Amino acid sequence: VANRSKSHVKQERAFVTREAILRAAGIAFSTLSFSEAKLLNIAEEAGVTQGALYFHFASKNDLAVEVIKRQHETSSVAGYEQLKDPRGIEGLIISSQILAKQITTDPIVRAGLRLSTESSNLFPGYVEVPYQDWIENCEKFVRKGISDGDIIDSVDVFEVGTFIMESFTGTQVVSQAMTHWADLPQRLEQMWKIMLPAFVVPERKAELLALVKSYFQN
Amino acid sequence: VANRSKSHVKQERAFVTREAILRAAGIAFSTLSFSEAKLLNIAEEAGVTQGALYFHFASKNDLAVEVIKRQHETSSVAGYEQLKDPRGIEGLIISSQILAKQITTDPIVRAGLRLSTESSNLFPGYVEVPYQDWIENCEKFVRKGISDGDIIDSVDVFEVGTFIMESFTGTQVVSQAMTHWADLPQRLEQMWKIMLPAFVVPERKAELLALVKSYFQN
Amino acid sequence: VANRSKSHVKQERAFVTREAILRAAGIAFSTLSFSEAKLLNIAEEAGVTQGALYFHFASKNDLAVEVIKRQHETSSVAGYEQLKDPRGIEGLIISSQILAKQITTDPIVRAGLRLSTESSNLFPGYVEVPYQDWIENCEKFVRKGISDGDIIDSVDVFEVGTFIMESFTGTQVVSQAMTHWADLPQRLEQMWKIMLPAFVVPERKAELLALVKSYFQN
Amino acid sequence: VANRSKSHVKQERAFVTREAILRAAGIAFSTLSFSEAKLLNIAEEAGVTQGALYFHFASKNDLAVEVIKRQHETSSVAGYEQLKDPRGIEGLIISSQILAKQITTDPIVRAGLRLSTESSNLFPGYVEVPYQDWIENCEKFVRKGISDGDIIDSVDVFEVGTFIMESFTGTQVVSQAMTHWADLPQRLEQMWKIMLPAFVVPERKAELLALVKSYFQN
DNA sequence: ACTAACGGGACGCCCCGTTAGT
DNA sequence: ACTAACGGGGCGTCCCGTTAGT
Repeated sequence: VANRSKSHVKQERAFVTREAILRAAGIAFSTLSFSEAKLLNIAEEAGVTQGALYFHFASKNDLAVEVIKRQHETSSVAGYEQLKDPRGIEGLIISSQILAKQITTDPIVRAGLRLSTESSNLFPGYVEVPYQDWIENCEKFVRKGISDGDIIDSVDVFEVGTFIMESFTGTQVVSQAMTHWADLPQRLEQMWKIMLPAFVVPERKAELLALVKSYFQN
Repeated sequence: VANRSKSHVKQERAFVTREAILRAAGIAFSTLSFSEAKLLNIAEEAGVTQGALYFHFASKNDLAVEVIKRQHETSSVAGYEQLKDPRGIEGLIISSQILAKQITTDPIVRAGLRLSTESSNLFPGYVEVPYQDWIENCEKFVRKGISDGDIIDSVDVFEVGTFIMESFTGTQVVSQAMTHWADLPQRLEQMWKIMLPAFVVPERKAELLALVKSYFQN
Repeated sequence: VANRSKSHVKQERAFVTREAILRAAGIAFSTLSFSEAKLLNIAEEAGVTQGALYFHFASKNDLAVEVIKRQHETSSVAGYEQLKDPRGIEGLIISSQILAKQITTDPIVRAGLRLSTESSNLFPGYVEVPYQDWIENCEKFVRKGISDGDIIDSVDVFEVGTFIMESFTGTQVVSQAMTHWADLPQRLEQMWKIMLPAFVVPERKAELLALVKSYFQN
Repeated sequence: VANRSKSHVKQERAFVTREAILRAAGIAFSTLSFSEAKLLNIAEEAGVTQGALYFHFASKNDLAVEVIKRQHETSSVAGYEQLKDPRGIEGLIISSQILAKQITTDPIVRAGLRLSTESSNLFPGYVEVPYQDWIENCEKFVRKGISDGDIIDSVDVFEVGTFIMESFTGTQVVSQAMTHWADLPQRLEQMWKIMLPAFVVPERKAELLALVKSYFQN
């Protein structure tokens, strides 16, 4: 739910159009590259004029930045929410599943991802942050996993966290390229299946694999 | 006869210009997205006029396709060459190192990668192919690795091959985002370090890790 | 009754805002050309919203016209006031000094001048009027100067009046171009110094030159 | 005649269109203010497309600067040519007449004048130069006039030169405002008639006035 | 054969003046 | 009096033929 606390008077309509524009921008920027996406199309998709668009967003760049921010908000929740869970590994797996869900269902998330990876030069500073965040989150999960006795305690927390994040990223990129994210859940399931043995203690392997299976086959 | 020799001279010069344009396009398309890259700049970078550019390439699109093809050629060699090597795992590791080298040093490779991932809609069919190729190559390497006794023989060859390719992709993407590929070798080294235990037989682990180290720290 | 007092309050506030807008418009139109000046900036400078601006002025054009009128009011006073003075030449000199003061200190005067000269097509009829007015005023002053015995009685009253007005105009334009009106008083002093001998009776020359000096070196 | 020495190959056509655009720009910028003038109209008037216009001039600003330069070239010739004349005052009068002719007949001259006066902020440095140039020219003429015995030798050369330039400017501005330069020759004739007695030696007055008459009534 | 100069349309983004709704 | 939205272009400029030189 977006924050509308800053609303003053009759911002109801404004809020609606703003959301519509953001939604349309999400569709556009997730399908096309930044320069390929045209403001006119976004406005049309949102059912507003370019003038209205300009009222809400000062420029195309500004609009894209807003999309990135929104995506970051949305995705961050997935991780932070799961970090409250007492179990480490399980939280990590669930996070990846939630993220996958967001990517496959929410155009804004896809748009934010795409914008911040491929147009990094236009939005300096917005690229590294999400990756950094996720590496840190993964680290925390791994640390919890170790104290849970799920993860081998001799591993380098940072290295494993980074690796998990990179593998997730790669899986998502490849899934996008090959099936436009249609098979992302299956790919993630396989990813965990291969990856878990790399750092999970042998005794917990079977149980965790079953867990992965159940999560990605809902 | 005189005509032919003259034409040869001309063809020589034409070849040079063509290569210069391709090189300039590589720089442009690796730095900018397809629509952000401007033909004028490419022409200037190549030291030719736009007219010359259009003499060699029918359109901007055509130029990009040519870059993609060139990249595919370049990168394919890495894999096919290594497949002749009798050792499976080692070929895989070397391939990843060669690819990394190409990515960090050859703009055309970067350009081809970028074009085929982010402007897939403009070059339909060019996206899936490279991934597919690499998955197949990985499978072959894994199969060799199993018969070498390096890889656990119970693994699913396809799944492991896919996973390796995805992790490599993810590592490359993250490296690009965070350091513009500057730390790709280190990241790959760590990738292998974490990943190998997932499917390598325990007895070969130590040796292979040493091998990885030596390859990425030249 | 209660209604009226409340309305008075509102009218007071309305008057203040209106003046603020007019002042801001003066600054804008004196610095920029009509089309270069933006309503949004004027509104911001005045500390009101564009909506408020449109409450007071029907259009940008209307606002400009109002500025021109205000300037005309302001400047006219200078001449008419001095015409009450019994001495002709002296009134003329003082008028020129007052006008100079207005130009250098009052943005609205500058704005009105600029608007009515350079955007004459947008405000038809507003260009000639001020010049015409001033020519007539000058004529009256010259006529008084003749009957005072200050001005050679053989001169053509209209021609001399016109010439004075033109020279003043030119001096002002050049001063604007070269120092943004900073040296207008000095330039006017020199103007009178050179110009007076052209139509003043020789006996009065010295006295009038002293007078000019005192007026422009306050 | 414009300089086409920098032409390389087949610039004949280019030269023609360039001149056409400059001419059209002259018409536009002399009639409208810089921002009121639209590139599309200029292109249409010149019989070319906006694309062609962009080929010759990088921007609207650039086009305007080119107009100003051209005007400066044109007008400068008037003064420098006359400075070769042995007679001072006469050269001055003729110069003013030539300038008047240029203003009334050549749109580019009018455009340059208008642009450099009213949009000075957009073309910094281009405003003061012409005035400065003309003041210097006037000074030279006055100095020659003194040695010719035409001008009273006690006058301040700089002050008189400045005054002449300012009066000319004012006359031109007023003529523009009131009749769109239609009566500029008559106004200049009257200007000289009133102004000459201010600094010309009495014995030469009659002759010079006759000369003025003949020059402005051709 | 190959190159360079030149010109042509076509939008895209920006943003501006202005009007409804409250 | 203010927030929100509307149309309507303007400028920039891009990608691309076409014509003329070498």
